[in-house]
Amino acid sequence: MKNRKNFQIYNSLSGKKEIFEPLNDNFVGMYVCGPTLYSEPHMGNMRTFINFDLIYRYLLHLGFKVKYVRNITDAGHITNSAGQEEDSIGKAARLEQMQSLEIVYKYNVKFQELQRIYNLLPPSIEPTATGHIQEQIEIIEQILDNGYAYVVNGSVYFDTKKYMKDFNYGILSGRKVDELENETRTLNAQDEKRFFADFALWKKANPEDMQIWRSPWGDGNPGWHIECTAMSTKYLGKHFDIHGGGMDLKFPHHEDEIAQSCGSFGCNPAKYWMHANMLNVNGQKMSKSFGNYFLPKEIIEGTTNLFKKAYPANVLRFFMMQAHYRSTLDFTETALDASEKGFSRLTDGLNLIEKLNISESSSFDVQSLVDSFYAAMNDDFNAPILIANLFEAVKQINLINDGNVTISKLDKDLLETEMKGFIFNVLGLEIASSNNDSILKPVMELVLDLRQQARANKDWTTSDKIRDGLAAAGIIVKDGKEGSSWN
RNA sequence: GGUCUCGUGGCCGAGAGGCUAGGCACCGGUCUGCAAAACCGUCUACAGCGGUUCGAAUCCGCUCGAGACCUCCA
Repeated sequence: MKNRKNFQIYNSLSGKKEIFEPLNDNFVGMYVCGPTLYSEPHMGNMRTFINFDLIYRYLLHLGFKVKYVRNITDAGHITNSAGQEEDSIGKAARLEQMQSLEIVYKYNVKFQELQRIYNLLPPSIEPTATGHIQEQIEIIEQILDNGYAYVVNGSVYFDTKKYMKDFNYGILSGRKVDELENETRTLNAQDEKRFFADFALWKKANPEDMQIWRSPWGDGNPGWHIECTAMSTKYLGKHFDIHGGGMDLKFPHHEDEIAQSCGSFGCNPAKYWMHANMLNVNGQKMSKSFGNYFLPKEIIEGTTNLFKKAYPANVLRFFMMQAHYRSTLDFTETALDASEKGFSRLTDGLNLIEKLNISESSSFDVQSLVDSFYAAMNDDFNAPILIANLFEAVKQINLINDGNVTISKLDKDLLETEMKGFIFNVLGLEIASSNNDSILKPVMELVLDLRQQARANKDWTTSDKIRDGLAAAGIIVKDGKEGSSWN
């Protein structure tokens, strides 16, 4: 597997890039925290899933057998720092006058549709929290047995102080608990917890709760963090390769997952922890609470007033791939326009490669160009560098086309295969073949034929009238050496 | 208030002690009836001020600015 040479992943646990060595030979187990479906995921949410889709795709491209688990949160009692319980799904359900699972189903249908539109590969499995209540209870029991949790009034809390005697709480986020106490802004209503840093594993039911489950501690709901521990363990085992999620989940969610796994099985669930960075709008994180968000569908339909026009999903994907997954990315109209043009340059180059003239030998080093594709992605999935290298390939293709550079048959085949592999399979960009509208196509052929006749007769008035008329209808005619094309 | 991250050319973004990505825009050219498109070429930036070094955008310090987390969050 020469292409896996020096394949490195940035591990949030160590804060360094590490050579990637799977636990089991050629197999990779990857768990990514999915969405809470109380509303439609926004573009920022999608960025994380698109980034992990890139990671999944590249692992597959390198020949790994990957089991990719991404959960759907459809249950869970959440307690904020003020001690107030919030059930966002239940809240949405009451607002929309639906059952909780109806809400989740409704938004899951939309989420699945978005995944298709944005060309995300389906994970191996998308388990739901509500489908794994029993597993969650069993892990809580195990944590209780090990002495790292306690029961109060029908609720179960993780005993952080006890845990800290044996393990390092804060190993991932770098937080020190004694500092945390001072940092926490509000400390009221900590009634049931023994210690402010303790978190709920199981919450006693409230009368207004829409979803309630039975447990050894009475009717209630699982805590937010325990579902991921239960589902990752069930499908990937107690210790697996990669655990991913958005940067904002690092603390407390991922930190608490580690505590739960250590507290029940004695080991950190994942060897590599990966965190994708946020999508920004005007320098600020896109989020529901800031209200600066837009929906992934709005932008491809052009119905958000943030942008003048619609952008295809491909362009958005390409735009996001031009930034590294660990960097924040600013969403602006000019940046999107730049990506759209750049993307069409890339696709034009790719379409041109098939028509290239073959020479006896190549006048440039095709193999090292191809190697640079792998080198980029092997360096912690550096898609921006990959794209830069693909543009270098496009430049060579254009030079070949102009007759300034030569390529051999063998090299042409290599370059074509690898470019297609990286653009389609790794970056997940689908290149829509234009001119495929079944009704429009023959009409356009006729119109362009008439215009060509006019041009041949130097009847510029007619030919320009056709061109301007089509332009008004949104169809751009391009006059090339080998006839005219349109889109 | 605490912890952390980041400030790169007109814009978006990589890089991370010497080899100074890439895209878009601009400008020049080729092509073209004209235009558009396409293609080729040009364009040397790293917040400020100090320091370390033969050499710093990259390391250290300070200042200014932005953001994230500490609450649900992708």
